Amino acid sequence: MGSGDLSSAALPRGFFDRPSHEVAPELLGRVLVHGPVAVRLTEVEAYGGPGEDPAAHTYRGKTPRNAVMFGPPGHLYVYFTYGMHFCANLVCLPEGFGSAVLLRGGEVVAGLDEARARRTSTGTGRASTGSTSLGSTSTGSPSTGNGPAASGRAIPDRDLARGPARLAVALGLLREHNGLDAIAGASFAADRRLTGVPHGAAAMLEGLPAEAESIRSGPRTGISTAKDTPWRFWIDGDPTVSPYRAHVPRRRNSAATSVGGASRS
DNA sequence: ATGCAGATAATCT
DNA sequence: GATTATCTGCATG
Repeated sequence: MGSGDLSSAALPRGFFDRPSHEVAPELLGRVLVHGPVAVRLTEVEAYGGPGEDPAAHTYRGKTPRNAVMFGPPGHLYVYFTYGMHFCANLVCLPEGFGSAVLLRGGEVVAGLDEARARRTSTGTGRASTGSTSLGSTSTGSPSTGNGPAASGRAIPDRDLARGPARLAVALGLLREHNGLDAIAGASFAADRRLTGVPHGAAAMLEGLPAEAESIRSGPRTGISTAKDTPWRFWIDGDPTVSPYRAHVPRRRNSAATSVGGASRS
């Protein structure tokens, strides 16, 4: 562990024992390892505690889902949303305080093939939208030969972990990893670099922190409240940062409206 | 390049 | 029963 280009030192637990909006910008450029895959973080969002942040899962107190956020810092909070996606956070502040940093985007720096396979296969993240049965018969694929044609088009490397749900898929983080300690696993990586982290363990490495000049901040993505709190942080110009999207209220299914008759156009 | 609609289930009121 | 810290495919310019 002496002189490596890639810094493999582990972040100490105390790094996360601070308010999430202080931790978030300092996470940029750092590396999260889970099994064979490692991601260099380029975009994150901070979420505060009960009563102080209407957009946070902990705003209304502790529940079975967000219990991990009230636990000790440095652990992963993984939650399921939109019926099909997982998102990963890193818990901040000591036990009893519920806050975390959502990991929104990053660059895959190790385990590229594994990450691509996870994004391509229909495991949890990607759902092939039907149309599989028909079509393939006859004529076959035009540009065949030896390309990766089988599953349609290839995913660009920059998109492997761009977006919170994509990042979780690339790292192989699922419901069962909720509560996983990202500090304990770091001892493996400190000795063996990116390849030494056992499958099922996680490691948060120092990496090469982003320079302060390249860090930008702005409102968080996809939330309906606290739109003016600039707790989204990203590395300016990095291609793996997801595009900002304002919250768009989903139009309810007209069939569910029931009585009342007030039909809004 | 940008925009919309659909999918799908846990969580909370 | 409504909402959600989202992604993808297909549509248009």
